Amino acid sequence: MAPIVSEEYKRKKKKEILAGALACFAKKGFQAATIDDIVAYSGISKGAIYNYFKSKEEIYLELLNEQTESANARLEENISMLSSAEEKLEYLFDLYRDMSPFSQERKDRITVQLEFTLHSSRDENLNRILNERGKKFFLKLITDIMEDGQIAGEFRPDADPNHVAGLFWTFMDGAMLHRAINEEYPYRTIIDYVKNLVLQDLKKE
Amino acid sequence: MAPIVSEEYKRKKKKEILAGALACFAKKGFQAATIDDIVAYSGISKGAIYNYFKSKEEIYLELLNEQTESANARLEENISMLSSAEEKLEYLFDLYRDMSPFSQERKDRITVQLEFTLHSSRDENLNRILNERGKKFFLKLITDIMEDGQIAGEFRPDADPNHVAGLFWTFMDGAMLHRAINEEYPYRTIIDYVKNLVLQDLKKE
Amino acid sequence: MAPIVSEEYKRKKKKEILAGALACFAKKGFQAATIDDIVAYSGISKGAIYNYFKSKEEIYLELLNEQTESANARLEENISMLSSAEEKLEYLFDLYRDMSPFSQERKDRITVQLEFTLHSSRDENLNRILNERGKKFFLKLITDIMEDGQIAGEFRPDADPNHVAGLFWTFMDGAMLHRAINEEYPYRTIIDYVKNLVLQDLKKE
Amino acid sequence: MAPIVSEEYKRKKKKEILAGALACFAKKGFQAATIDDIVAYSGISKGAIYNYFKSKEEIYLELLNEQTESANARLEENISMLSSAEEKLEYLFDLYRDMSPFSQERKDRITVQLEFTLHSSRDENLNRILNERGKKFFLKLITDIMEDGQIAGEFRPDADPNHVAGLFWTFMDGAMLHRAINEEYPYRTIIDYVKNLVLQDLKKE
DNA sequence: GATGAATGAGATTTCATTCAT
DNA sequence: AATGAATGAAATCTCATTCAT
Repeated sequence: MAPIVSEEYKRKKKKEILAGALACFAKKGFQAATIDDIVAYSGISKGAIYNYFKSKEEIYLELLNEQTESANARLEENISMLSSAEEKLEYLFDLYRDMSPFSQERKDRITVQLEFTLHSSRDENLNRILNERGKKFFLKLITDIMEDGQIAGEFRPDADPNHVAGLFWTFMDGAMLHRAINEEYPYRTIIDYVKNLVLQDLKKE
Repeated sequence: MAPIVSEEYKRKKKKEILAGALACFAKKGFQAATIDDIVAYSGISKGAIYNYFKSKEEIYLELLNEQTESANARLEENISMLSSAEEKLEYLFDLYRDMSPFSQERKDRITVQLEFTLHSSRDENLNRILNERGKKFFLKLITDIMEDGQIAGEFRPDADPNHVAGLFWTFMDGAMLHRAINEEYPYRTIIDYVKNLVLQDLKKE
Repeated sequence: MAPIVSEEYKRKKKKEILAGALACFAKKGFQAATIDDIVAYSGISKGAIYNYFKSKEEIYLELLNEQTESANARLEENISMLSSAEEKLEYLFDLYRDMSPFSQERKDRITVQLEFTLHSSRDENLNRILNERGKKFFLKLITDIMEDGQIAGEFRPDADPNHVAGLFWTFMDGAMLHRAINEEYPYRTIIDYVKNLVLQDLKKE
Repeated sequence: MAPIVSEEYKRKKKKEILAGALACFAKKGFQAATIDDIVAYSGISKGAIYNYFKSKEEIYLELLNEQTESANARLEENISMLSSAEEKLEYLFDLYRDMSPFSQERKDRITVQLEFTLHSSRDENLNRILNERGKKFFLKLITDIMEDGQIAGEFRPDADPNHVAGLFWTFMDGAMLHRAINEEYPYRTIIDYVKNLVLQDLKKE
């Protein structure tokens, strides 16, 4: 007999639960948000939620996964059509710059994302996975651009790609943090400032 | 009933409780840490804790206060003896750079501090207080240096002190975040890199 | 809606469900076994199970029925071909004795059977039914033999058939209980011991 | 500082909880009785119960312990003052015989005790412990008497003490089971019947 | 008739806070 | 003031039963 509901349906349902959970985590924080909150928010019954996820922890892990993956996919796609390394780097700065003005939803997402990251730092295993993924996806995104730029002679050859990559994400995480907690933080201007500092440095001979 | 113990005694007791609480929050996170954990860590009884603090929330707020204040006092004191703006700015960069290698305790403190900040972003009132304090203490620390440096002709006059200050703290928070979650993050090198970028930019004519 | 499947089919399906349920009850106990366990064991879907049984309780009652009936049918059939009362009584002792060594499945059945009996003692109605059935089937089995034996002069006439019957089942239930919970219990030897005591007593003049 | 409450107080409280739990288990069965039942029955709050016991399972284990221990203590004490082996054995039979007529409370206790025993058979570890304890306390009680009786020439020397002991408990458990589930079971008469069979057998030359 | 996803009452357990000693 | 036992609201999770497909 055919399965009662399609895989498609199940995927959609999972998405709905995750969306509701994310909204709740955003509004209250991961620990403070309760399953009942998620029920109220998503309109999906408690039992149903537990049909799709073994525990609240699992929901959190799945969200963690989902966020990194979708962020990464978005970034890689957008970059692939540009040709010069400088354009690519500039594009990344501009991409993050142009997120502002932040919608409440984006602010919430960022807050949750940062909370997730900090929370994960207490679980050795999780921490390792996140760091590996960070290295593989986010750092690599920049180091690849750097290496291309150095081969093409766009960037000075003695710049360490890893340090530039580290600087980029250090700075972006800091900027998003400040923007999330402070309405008046001059997010766009500061990103442009850093972009100029970095690009000028890389193009020095 | 007239107080039987001295103010001094009370202050000491509060300190002990706060120290235990910080350790718990660091190890487990604010929400996950229980009053019983604090009892276990501080060696002070549950009832006594409630004699000194109205609630777990209040302990958390007091810790928040304590941290910013002590950090700020430390910074201002250390800076006051330096004379040139460049030295002061460099000193600040070096101060944060030389925090590394992080002790477990410092890592814990930073994690908690960041969690506090994020958590606070959900409470409008708290958020306002934190931002004002940030402006008054941390941003001002840098803008004062910037203005001195510009008056003294050390820094180019068209640099916006607010932006430099914003950049500094954005970057430091980002760096501490990354260092807290990633053992292999090249914290010192990246701070030096940024220090050079910023100082060279400010000293440009 | 007119029934679409044969009675035969239905009976078979019910049997399958009951077999799965018995296995689950045996492994986990009646309360602890879930409908999902029965689904897993029987391979029959949850919905289908509820097509055949109104509730988990009903499954349990049906199993109870089934067990007593089949046990009784087996006993009566086997006994009917023997002629002397002594042979019959001896046959019953031997029948139970030769159940050992117990297969895991038989041990499970016995455990469940005993649990059922105890559980039933809390439901007045159920308790009455079980006791009546016990009297009608199990006690009667022995009292009939006793009476035949007394009429035939095999057994001493002043033995009370009811007491002998009571002793027999008291003892058998105790022996099965001990055997079910204790691998090392000398089941066969003890049954033989009791058989001899009882038969010698009955054959005394 | 002195402890807030005495050890005596704590012990008393634990006893109260256990008494309430036993009553609930007796009334509804171990699995079916809820913590809320125990709260309602004992008048002790849910939180307090969890201050004394880690889990419902632990309450059950403690009860199990308590029952065997107290039963054993009672038996040994009562027997120690008798001198001949025959008297002792007879005393044990009479002790169990004279439990009847059973109070509702005793019936409940017995039902729970048997349920516990059956339930424990599913946990290998627990099962081992119970069997060892059974061997050490209950079987030994009888085998010791038997050996004394054989040395003193009261009992025939070729009777196997282990088998007599097994028979005794097999029979007593069976009798209590039947008595617990059947009001009309001729408990006293059957025990006397068995007592006579056994004693006569043992005294045969 | 069969399926298994959905439901939600109810179970166990936790924990911030209170309060008698 | 200090203690830690008591409280009970609230959290997480389970599972018998229903019902749309």
